[in-house]
Amino acid sequence: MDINKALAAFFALSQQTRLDVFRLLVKAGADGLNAGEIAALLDVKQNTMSANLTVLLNAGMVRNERHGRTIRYFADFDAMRAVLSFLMEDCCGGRPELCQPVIDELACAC
Amino acid sequence: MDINKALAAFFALSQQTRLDVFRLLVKAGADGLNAGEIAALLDVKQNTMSANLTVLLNAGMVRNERHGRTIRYFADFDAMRAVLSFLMEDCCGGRPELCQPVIDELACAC
DNA sequence: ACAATATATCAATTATTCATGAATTATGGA
DNA sequence: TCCATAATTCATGAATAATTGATATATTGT
Repeated sequence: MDINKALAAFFALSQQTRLDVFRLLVKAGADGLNAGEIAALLDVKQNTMSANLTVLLNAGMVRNERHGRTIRYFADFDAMRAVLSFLMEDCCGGRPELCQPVIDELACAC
Repeated sequence: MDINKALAAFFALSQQTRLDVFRLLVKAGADGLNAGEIAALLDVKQNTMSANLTVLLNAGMVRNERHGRTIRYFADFDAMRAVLSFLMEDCCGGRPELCQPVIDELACAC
């Protein structure tokens, strides 16, 4: 992941609606959600939501698939991992002794 | 970490100069860097850098310490871990089977 | 107390982002 | 083909963010 991709990812996640959308899609997992459903669930106007979905899409944080006349959106888990790795990578550049605790304490809340 | 703290973190990291600063401080590790050094290294005007450092500071991504007339900045590794955990937490909310691969592949590049 | 250095704050300008109404494109069904 | 539905694109105005010169504050050394 280059720095511009990382910037786009952070930018996409730095706005309330878009972060809400991403979390919603993460929770929806492999099922995803239709654009219209997302707008309704978060009570955001349809075109506003479309613009925000486009930002997430361009940042690579979500994917989409057309099914008939609906378009289904999915969180991109690979992109999420890439963002986490990007910060990790920086972390490990100089000082492994600071890096390891971060990884160790990164518990999965499953 | 609540959503507002997460938004502030993502916002802070979503701008070129600030992401550069954060990476620089992560690499500098426990030694940190002085405000002036950071501005010089990244070739950014002193007051512009000061404003950007304040954004990172308010977001909790960096700490600072005054040493005489210089002010030394440090990456906050706890905050970094919190941001990573925040996304992990979402990940695990619904579907552990999607979450685990993300963690497994999150290799440390030490 | 004074001068020099390091950093932060202020005020103004410019640039970017956000939300929205209106128009457009794409698909499926009658 | 015509209509209805789902979603995107466009143009615009309002809000927010970024940069900068000028100024203020804090600290050290003389």
